[in-house]
Amino acid sequence: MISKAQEEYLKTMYLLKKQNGNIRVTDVAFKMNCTKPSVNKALNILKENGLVNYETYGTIELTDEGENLAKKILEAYDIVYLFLKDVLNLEEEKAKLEAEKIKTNLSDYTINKLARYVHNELGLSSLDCNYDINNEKCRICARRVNN
Amino acid sequence: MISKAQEEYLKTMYLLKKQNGNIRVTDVAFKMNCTKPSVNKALNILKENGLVNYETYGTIELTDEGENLAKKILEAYDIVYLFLKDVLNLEEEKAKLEAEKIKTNLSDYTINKLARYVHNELGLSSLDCNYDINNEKCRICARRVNN
DNA sequence: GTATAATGTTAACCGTATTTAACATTAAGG
DNA sequence: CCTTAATGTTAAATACGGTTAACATTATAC
Repeated sequence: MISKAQEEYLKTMYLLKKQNGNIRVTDVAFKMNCTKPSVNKALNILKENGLVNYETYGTIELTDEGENLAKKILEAYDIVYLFLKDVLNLEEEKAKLEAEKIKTNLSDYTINKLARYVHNELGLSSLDCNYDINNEKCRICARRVNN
Repeated sequence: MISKAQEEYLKTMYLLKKQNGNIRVTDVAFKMNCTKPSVNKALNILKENGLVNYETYGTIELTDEGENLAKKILEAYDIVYLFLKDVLNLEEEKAKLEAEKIKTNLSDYTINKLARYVHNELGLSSLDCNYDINNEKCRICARRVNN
């Protein structure tokens, strides 16, 4: 099990890959507002845990396991974000900030409960919504559809 | 600003004072499942931050500032707990555990929003409920009543 | 009142997550 | 190509939260 700090690095790498097509130490550091050596250390820890493939000075890729974990982390983020924004009616930026703070803390069980609650509250009979979060579909729903 | 870890110590001390009438290193350590030296360190940090009064081998008391902060931390806990237990219908023990994880993360603004939402959902027209949480009234309401 | 048990403190250490400074490698432009 | 700029890596240092082991103080019991 990796720490929450490392999960953050993993999540950021996943998003960068999707956004830019590649993962660079400099970009991760910029996004996470930290230094390159911090990213480098994270990289080694994530590699040791089989979550990324990478060799020194080489390209960085998430393994399947790493990608799945990143998705799970992001799902938790999505559902908390939706709750804050559309149930509590927090302003978008505030909702993003607050969701950031909570995400990796809640158990899967609770996130699931919250997902169901939010989707219900928003009048979506199943978990099959079309919510747009940071230009992506709600990952909870995306998962549902894929399963 | 003290860290979340230190806020936990403060919160525990506040509760012990209320419960036992005094605050002892051993009791804090027991409640927080840590060692006495950890409590001792926290004590010094809290003292430096003006949140507790204490001299070596002396009695421990929260300052007014410390007490106010402890109350604020507990209010956040209460409201998240109520939400998890009675809105999401999490089992009591699970709700406690999960509330523990979130509490110090959310901003005052969000906690307030959540408080209003929860009280509304539970059919309480104002924030004047009689919720019983760990043998105490909901601290959000208690505050309201006192104001 | 003194021996002993309980409690509290200190010092030295560990692990994690950071940083800065220096260095190595790779990429890009002329 | 080869120089230089950008990028990536390493090593050493700092900060924080915690531990164990040893010690000091206080409280309790006889």
